[in-house]
Amino acid sequence: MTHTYRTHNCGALRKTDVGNEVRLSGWVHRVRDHGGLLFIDLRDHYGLTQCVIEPDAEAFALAETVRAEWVIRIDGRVDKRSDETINPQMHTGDIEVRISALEVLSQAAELPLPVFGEPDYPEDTRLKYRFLDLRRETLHANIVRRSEIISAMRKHMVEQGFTEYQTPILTASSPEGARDFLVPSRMHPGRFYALPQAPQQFKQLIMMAGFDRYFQIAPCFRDEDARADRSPGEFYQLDIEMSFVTQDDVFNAVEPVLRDLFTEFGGGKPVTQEFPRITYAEAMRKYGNDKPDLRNPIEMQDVSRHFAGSGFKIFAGMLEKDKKNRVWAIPAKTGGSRAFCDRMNSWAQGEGQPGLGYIFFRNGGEGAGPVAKNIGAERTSAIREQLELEDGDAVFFVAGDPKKFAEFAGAARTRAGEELGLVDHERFDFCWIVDFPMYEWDEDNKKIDFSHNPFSMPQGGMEALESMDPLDIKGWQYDIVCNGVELSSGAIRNHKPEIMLKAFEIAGYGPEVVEEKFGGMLRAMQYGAPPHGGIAPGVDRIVMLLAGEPNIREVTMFPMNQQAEDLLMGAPSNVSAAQLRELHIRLNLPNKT
RNA sequence: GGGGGUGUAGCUCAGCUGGUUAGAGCGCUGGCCUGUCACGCCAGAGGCCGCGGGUUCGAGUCCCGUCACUCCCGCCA
Repeated sequence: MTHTYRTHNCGALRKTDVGNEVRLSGWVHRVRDHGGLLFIDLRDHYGLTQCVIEPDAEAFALAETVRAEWVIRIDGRVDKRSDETINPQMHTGDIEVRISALEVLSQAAELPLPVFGEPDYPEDTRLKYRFLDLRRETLHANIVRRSEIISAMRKHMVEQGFTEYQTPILTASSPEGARDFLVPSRMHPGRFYALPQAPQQFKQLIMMAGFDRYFQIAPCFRDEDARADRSPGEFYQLDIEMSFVTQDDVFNAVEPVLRDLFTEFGGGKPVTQEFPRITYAEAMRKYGNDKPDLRNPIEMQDVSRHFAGSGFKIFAGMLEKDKKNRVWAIPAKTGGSRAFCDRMNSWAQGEGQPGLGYIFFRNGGEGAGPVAKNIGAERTSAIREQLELEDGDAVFFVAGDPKKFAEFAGAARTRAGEELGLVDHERFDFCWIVDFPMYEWDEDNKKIDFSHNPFSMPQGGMEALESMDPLDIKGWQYDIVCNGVELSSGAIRNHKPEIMLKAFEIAGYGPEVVEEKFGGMLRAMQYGAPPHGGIAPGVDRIVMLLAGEPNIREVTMFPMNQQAEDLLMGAPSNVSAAQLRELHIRLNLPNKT
């Protein structure tokens, strides 16, 4: 007895099936009507099969009526294609199915979004008709790949002795960090749950509860504005926590997982075998960025000494005025043309900078450009020597307080590398960024605040907190960066209540605040907390990198738009007065003019 | 919250210094076509030029405002 819908899927048939009677069901991908001969490419999740029918066939009249994306079932015989008509680009290209019977299972209205050929369509149309968008080959494959990657993550984690535990979705609002999504409590009028920004406290409590080596593909919710690489609202982390570990133990557990994942799913692109460890300070100095793209070979250098007391009065004056001020050089191999340097300069001005000083080296090795003229041949060649530049290269200069210009210098480095084609896009370059500062100066509130995670262990422990300038204290905090994308953040946690209280005190939070906001965790620390630490690689960003997509919505099945709306489901939506009443909520909407 | 970009047919886009009836390709509909696989050929339908106001004899085009989408900044412990 033949199955109601299919004996094979649309990607299954091969030469070896020739002669067999088969039944296929799927979507009409494409119709090619030659009048006397009609081709239907039938598509399902598994593939595409060419089906053919001629006018003398009983089902021909019906076959002529089918349109793109109708769902049909066909019966037919598998025929070998003649040599000239074999299509080597299709898995099923050696055969075709000669239709003997056809049933329309479901019709499709005229498409607001064509599936075949996947032409570019506006994103709001794609989101509103996501079910059609998801039929398209690229997105469909991305989503399948995402699933495979997550499967592999689980497999690697379990193999390394980790166990997956679930943590609550409805939890308490936490005072630090991002804006929470709130869920009103029906049973407790005026009180709210919050969706977790990450299972941070839970995973630490799991360690304190005596479990070890936890992981979870954890949903995280933050009510912050979207970016290309950041969904509004929700995203997933491969959340990891381990007990009795040092930073090295965490690195040794996580590094192979990512390396193997990228090797397996990275399409053959080379993957960093041993992730270099770069301190935060070094990353800022060399790359002007705490998530450097190491595929870009440019490394910045301090060249202040060549400008001190030089004829280039602007820089010389800055160096004189404040000894914090420095001059950094951005060497640009192959950038030695006036056209390129001018382009960089006007880009810098477009960024709101006064400009970008440069020297470029033409044939004969003489440095050209206004800076070279001002500092003279000797200093110019000293700079050239320090940076190991050759004829045809250029160098750009940024001066002032590095704290203020580092970010711009980093952007200039990125731009020069991209414009000159120095960045090798066919690689996955990983690194660890370590030794993040524990605190930073909050200019808005004129106070010291946590720069990263308030639960991190400060390097040097209690002694450091008591004796050092807070801004000099480093935390056991680390990031994993790949190709300029921050993939993970983690830390060795603080497991001692007295250090926690002191750390918060430095950031201006008294013990009563800690008790109120983190009472559960503080209590857990007082009853035997193991030293522990962990990390949380961003699943969406990993998939994005592996799929080679610049946008997180291309690896998300049902994403929201930038305004945090789900155009398919219509979220967020209005709710009934009765629902609000039950939740003891009265709306107080902003006036819209 | 702020800044940039975009907005003309279902889609991608053209439309000059303001000047008759706003175009092309794809898609759609109909017709023809027996070997296509981005099938081909012919014909046709399809437009509040995002919306509102202003300047002008005259606005797709210039000005102001507004809305939508997107990218970025802020934000994201």
